[in-house]
Amino acid sequence: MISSIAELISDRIGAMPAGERRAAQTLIANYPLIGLKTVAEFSTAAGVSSPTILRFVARLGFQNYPEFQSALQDELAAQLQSPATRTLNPASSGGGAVSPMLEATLDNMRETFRHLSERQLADIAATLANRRGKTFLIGGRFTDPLARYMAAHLAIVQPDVHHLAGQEGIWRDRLIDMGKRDVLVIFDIRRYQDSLVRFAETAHQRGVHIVLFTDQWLSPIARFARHVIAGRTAVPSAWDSSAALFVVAETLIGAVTRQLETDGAKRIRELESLR
Amino acid sequence: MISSIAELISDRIGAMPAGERRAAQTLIANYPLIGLKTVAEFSTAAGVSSPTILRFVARLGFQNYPEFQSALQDELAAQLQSPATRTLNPASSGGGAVSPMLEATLDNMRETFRHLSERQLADIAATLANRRGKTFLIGGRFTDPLARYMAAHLAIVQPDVHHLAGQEGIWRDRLIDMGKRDVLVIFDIRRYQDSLVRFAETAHQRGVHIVLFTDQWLSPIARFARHVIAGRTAVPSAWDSSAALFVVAETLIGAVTRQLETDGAKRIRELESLR
DNA sequence: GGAGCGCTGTATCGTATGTTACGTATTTTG
DNA sequence: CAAAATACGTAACATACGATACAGCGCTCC
Repeated sequence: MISSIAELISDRIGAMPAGERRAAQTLIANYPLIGLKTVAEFSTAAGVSSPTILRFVARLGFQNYPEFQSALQDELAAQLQSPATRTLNPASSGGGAVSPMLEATLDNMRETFRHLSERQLADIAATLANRRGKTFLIGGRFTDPLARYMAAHLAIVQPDVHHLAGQEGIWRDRLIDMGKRDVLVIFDIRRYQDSLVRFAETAHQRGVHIVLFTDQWLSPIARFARHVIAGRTAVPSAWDSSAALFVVAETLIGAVTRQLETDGAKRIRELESLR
Repeated sequence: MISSIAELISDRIGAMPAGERRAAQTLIANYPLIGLKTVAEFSTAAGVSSPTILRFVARLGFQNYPEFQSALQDELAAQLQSPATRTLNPASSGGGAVSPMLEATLDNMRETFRHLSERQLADIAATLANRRGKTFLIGGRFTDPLARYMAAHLAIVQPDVHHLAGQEGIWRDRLIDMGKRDVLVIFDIRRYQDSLVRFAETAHQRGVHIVLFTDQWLSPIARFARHVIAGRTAVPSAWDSSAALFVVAETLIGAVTRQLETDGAKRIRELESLR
């Protein structure tokens, strides 16, 4: 059963020509407000012509544009009157595999943050924002993208941020650059990688400050780490989810940026002017 | 300070003549939808004449009726886009900068999936699971790690998955390998990168099936994309959040894996034995 | 390679909508 | 109580909006 226009659209979007699909996509992206504006505004927002918009609403089964707008307004009215339905059933029909996946991910995040005090996060952020040493980031097979993501942001607000990539031999050699004032951020979830464990151990012996992102079962690297972030990873899927760790990483990125605000802002402006 | 039109009205309703007051009351009662309808509808609903409605909006300080409607729409847009402000619960320990960040992220995910039907996701998963062609993934400055993350997983359950890395020239040359049966997954959020747009355009001209991960303002690449995933990115931070897109990516990875279950499982076993 | 079909944009048209002028009703004030 | 001012609605007007006809273009299928 189709209750909302959004569902109606996603139901038929597959059978639409390119232009009308663009209209559908921009409507979904700015749902439903763009549909309450005039045809001209809608069309320019979608990058198509007005007739395409009209053909689009005609394909949805509406006689004319005003009728379509009335439907949107009625829907909005219902939504505004009962805010409960907003947070309720995000994926409507339920049955499929989407909703449980999303629900599990949201739960993971809440759980992850529940076990993570603000104090901890602030400490880690302060460590990362410490400008006296260098920052290195590295990840495992599936988590290396998280290390890259964090490195890409941190490198903008402060100097001396390095992502360790490539073959094991390459980053092992970088150990020579690491000392007591440096920070090493490691991402490692099951199945834990021996190469990373060995790497962490040597770094630890050199006095490097290790920040570990891992799962709730804790990578063996936790023994060497000064800070451990244990994220929930279980989802109804063949794979583990790194989403919770991703959000923690983003939170830390934000916190570090805020701490370095003055210096960071200057750097950002400088970088902007370099482009 | 007056932030909403509703406040503005209740502020001046005392100084209004009877007819305009009726207009004000019916607008408050059906706020704000009646104000988005035509003057005629508004007037009959309020039991007054059209000019009274116009005088009413003029008294509120608007030059004309459309301007008044635009203001209402902007207000609505702000309300819809940040459900956080609606459900604001002071109970959440407040203070630190962690909680709002998490809350915003969770909202972003719910909103993102609310605009994403199972049908769409299933379509995209089917596209990605289609074994007849190759799969290419690429991302922008901050989103490339997402492309890597997805590529790392997809490459395990099926052959011919390539992440496009390095300098622009390098992946431009890979265009020669792309054809009608191939899929190109692009991650592009603000600020959109010209190089990616150009790349997408040429790929589109070659008939490549493009799947776009972008933010709610839609990268210009949306024009060339067969499938568009618009994720919410706004968080109380100096940076945009890619977390919602990350979760969508994980969901798709799971869905593709499920579709390729039989073949995929065989591949996974083979890969395990290779380690 | 050619013919047919479907999609899309340009230009034009009719109309519904917001706007304004004006006359009447109602209230207010001296 | 009278006179003026304010408020309100009717009706005519102009604009801008949605609708439509048509031509160009690309794509698919013989």
